[in-house]
Amino acid sequence: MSDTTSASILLIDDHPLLRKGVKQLIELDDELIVIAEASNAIEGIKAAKETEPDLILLDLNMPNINGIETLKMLRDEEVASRVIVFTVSDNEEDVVAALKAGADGYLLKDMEPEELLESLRQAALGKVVISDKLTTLLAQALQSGRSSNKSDISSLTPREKQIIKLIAGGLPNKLIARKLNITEGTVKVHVKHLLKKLRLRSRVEVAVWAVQEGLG
Amino acid sequence: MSDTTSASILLIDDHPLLRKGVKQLIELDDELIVIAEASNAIEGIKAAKETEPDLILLDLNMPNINGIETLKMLRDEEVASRVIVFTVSDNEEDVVAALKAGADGYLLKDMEPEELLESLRQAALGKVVISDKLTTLLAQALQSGRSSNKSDISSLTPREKQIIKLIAGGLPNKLIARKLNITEGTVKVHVKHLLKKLRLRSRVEVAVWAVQEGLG
DNA sequence: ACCAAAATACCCCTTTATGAGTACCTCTTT
DNA sequence: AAAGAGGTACTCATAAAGGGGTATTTTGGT
Repeated sequence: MSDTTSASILLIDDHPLLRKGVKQLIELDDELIVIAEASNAIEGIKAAKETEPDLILLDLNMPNINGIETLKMLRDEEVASRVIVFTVSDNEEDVVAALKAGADGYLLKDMEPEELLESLRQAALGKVVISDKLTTLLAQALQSGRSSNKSDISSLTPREKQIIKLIAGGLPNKLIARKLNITEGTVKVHVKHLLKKLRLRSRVEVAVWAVQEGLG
Repeated sequence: MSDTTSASILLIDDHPLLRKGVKQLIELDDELIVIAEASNAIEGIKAAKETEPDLILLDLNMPNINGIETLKMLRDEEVASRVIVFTVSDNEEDVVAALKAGADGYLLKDMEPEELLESLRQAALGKVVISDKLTTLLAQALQSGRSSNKSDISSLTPREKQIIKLIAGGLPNKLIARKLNITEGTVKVHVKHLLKKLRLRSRVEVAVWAVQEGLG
């Protein structure tokens, strides 16, 4: 079984030796493969756009453009890859900033190799992975501060909220269009916009989110 | 606005005069169009498979094969159209039998024309439409008897339940495949089966149902 | 009158999802 | 041994969804 292709990974880190080590580690795992490397933000973004990896392992401490900025630039460039921040910093501000900027994971470089591989496998499956060491820290940050990383319904237009409820009702775009008396193409535009605003990846995620949020 | 195509309707009724009247009524409405007619079950099923209408208006009292049987045959033939039973019978058994057999609506022939059109428009949008007269009757039937019309999780295999939870987690088939270490094709097979068993029309409906059911 | 946001509609294209069919393998039950 | 259920893996096909872009119209506020 399993001829599913393995998850492709792009490494962005300014330390060649560390890249080499991580690459060797990763390639011990059949489910993971390093398809590109970069030593700075510019190269990294270029490589990300060219190779469209499943995952991007991103260092925070890089010269010129740091990891958070790189992350934002990747998002601006509409790179669809999941971005896992991989750094030595267990500083709360860094963690929170990375997650607020849309990181899909935050792993520390002092992890056990086997744990790192497991985390990457989980990340490739869509899970947000955070080093165990950071969970307590994160919980506190969320308690004290505003959550704010949650998808925010307030940024949505009335039409978008309306369409979310219909998606949560299970309706396909065609029926939403009929119901609202607009074309399917227009519905798609609204869906596209709301997916981006909510940082969600599909209408299924929208539906689940809406139901859990008590809409619909 | 609204160049969305109108909802197509197939009429199945053994009374030519009634078909004629209904057709004339329906064609007063821009959003609805009669694309085929049939005077018995066999013709009706044939027409349904050929024209794949959005809605099928189905009479219950027909010679040889009655409406309920016709409905079951339509389901067996994998006709995707929404089937609205349209009859004079306000008998509780008929209503319950029709809905248990998978009818998407149950309308009485003595409805006001304008109400009928409105009901058909709603049905085309995916709503289950029931004549107002029947709601009380239905409520009683549901209280006394078993609900049973609800999608039943007990008919699912363990693998299917597992996949439902993953769908409710927002995962696309590809990630589900990786997580379960099977091919995407196999995931699709499971999804296909579970959609049929649960009488749902898309993975979005599955996700919503699962979340509301407390799964995932 | 002007501006900006929202809504509409369309183009292009790629990726996902769904539906139907066949096939093979492994268990369990009869 | 035969039959059935469940799981896996294909094929081929169509439908739906998603992401990029441009452009027009509507609407509310200054």
